[in-house]
Amino acid sequence: MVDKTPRTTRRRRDAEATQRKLVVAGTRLFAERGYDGVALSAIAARAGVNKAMVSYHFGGKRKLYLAIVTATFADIVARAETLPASGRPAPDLLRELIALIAETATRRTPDFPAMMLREVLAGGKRLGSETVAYPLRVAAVVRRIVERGVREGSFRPVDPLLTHLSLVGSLLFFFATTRLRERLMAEGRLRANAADGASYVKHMQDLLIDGLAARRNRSRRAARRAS
Amino acid sequence: MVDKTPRTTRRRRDAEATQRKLVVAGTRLFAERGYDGVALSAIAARAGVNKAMVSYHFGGKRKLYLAIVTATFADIVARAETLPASGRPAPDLLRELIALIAETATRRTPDFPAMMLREVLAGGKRLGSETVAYPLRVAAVVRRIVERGVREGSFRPVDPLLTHLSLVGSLLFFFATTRLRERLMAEGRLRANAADGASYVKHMQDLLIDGLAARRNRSRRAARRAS
DNA sequence: GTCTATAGGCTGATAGAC
DNA sequence: GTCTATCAGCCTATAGAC
Repeated sequence: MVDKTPRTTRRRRDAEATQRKLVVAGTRLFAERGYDGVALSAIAARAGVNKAMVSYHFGGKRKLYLAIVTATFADIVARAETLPASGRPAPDLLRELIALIAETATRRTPDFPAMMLREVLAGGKRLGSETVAYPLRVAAVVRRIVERGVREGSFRPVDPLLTHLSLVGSLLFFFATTRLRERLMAEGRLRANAADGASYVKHMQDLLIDGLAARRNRSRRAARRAS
Repeated sequence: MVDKTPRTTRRRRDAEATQRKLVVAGTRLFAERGYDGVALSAIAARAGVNKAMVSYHFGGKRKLYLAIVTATFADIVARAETLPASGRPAPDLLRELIALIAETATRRTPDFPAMMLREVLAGGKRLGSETVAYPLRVAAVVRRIVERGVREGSFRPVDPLLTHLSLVGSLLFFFATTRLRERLMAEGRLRANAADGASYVKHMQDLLIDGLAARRNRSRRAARRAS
């Protein structure tokens, strides 16, 4: 069983494995406890490698963190941006965007919501101008969908940016708080039903579609407002 | 101009002033940078007092933090819980709850959204069982309002917990990200209009009321779903 | 009550052996 | 590439002077 792979190739493969393990461990820990809440020794221990490897491969804690955040954000933004290209009706696109974010948050990049919220709370202070732009790119996707819906007459004339904030905010919040809900349910303080991801996705889809829908008869509402 | 107040009284007043200054400075800094991101020296400097005062008056950094979080949460929860007692229609109560959270977040306790989000991201690990219960109490308020609306026929039969999560999540997100939006607007990367608190409150009120409203004619929707 | 001085622990980074 | 050993810096907490 002698490995006949050339030495340099083998080393490169090992190095990539080390980097991958550090990114995986760091993603989880940074999402859970935040940048300042995680020691390099904790990341190295979870990754099963030596903590000196962080400096060697990434050039320090901050650069490892930036690599992780950038990769995590790039994932979801790239997927979201493929959506509005299709010519489907705006309500369908909105439903799909919600499902896409949820799928990313539960399966593909489960630590994305927590990392995103933490960065946004920090005012993007740690991020470069390119990374700070990721939220703007998601906002642009929502804007295109909403504007199409208003044009088509399926949505009432609603502000795209405010719609983006309410949509993304509630989704990030829901998935970032999964751990807390699980704790409360385990302690018997929260009814365990109906708070799973699938139910919430459907809830948000219905809420948004109905809430943004063009109003058929504005009479009652208009009357109340005039009073 | 001799102060004739008894010495002990004067000292007590000074102590309270010191404590208040530490709480004010700590609230702001903890909200901005999180528990691990703030050094006691920074809080003391901002408060204009010596950092040894933290141990003397509060018994350490963690206890100062807990005092701040508890006070901040108690404020909004107490105000929210007065709402459903009034016999007004559910949609009105929902509008008022949204406005109340916004008012708290902008004027009365502007650091509440950030602190709340940070704690919830941490899974409530730092909090005692009493403090962790605060989100549950807000959820209970929303549940009572939603259940009343469903009973009255003004809301469709919607899950109160999911409604709570979408409502509170989007509001906390909006107000906790004000600083980031301001940065992006200052850099000219975000149109500066329409993203103020008042506009968002109105947006969320309309979105929720319309999105939860009992559907007058379900025919079109039901047909699409059956297909 | 407040301040200074300092103890003691932990963190991120790196030099050097392998 | 990886590991061990070590360092300087910053942190929280506290003893003791005022």
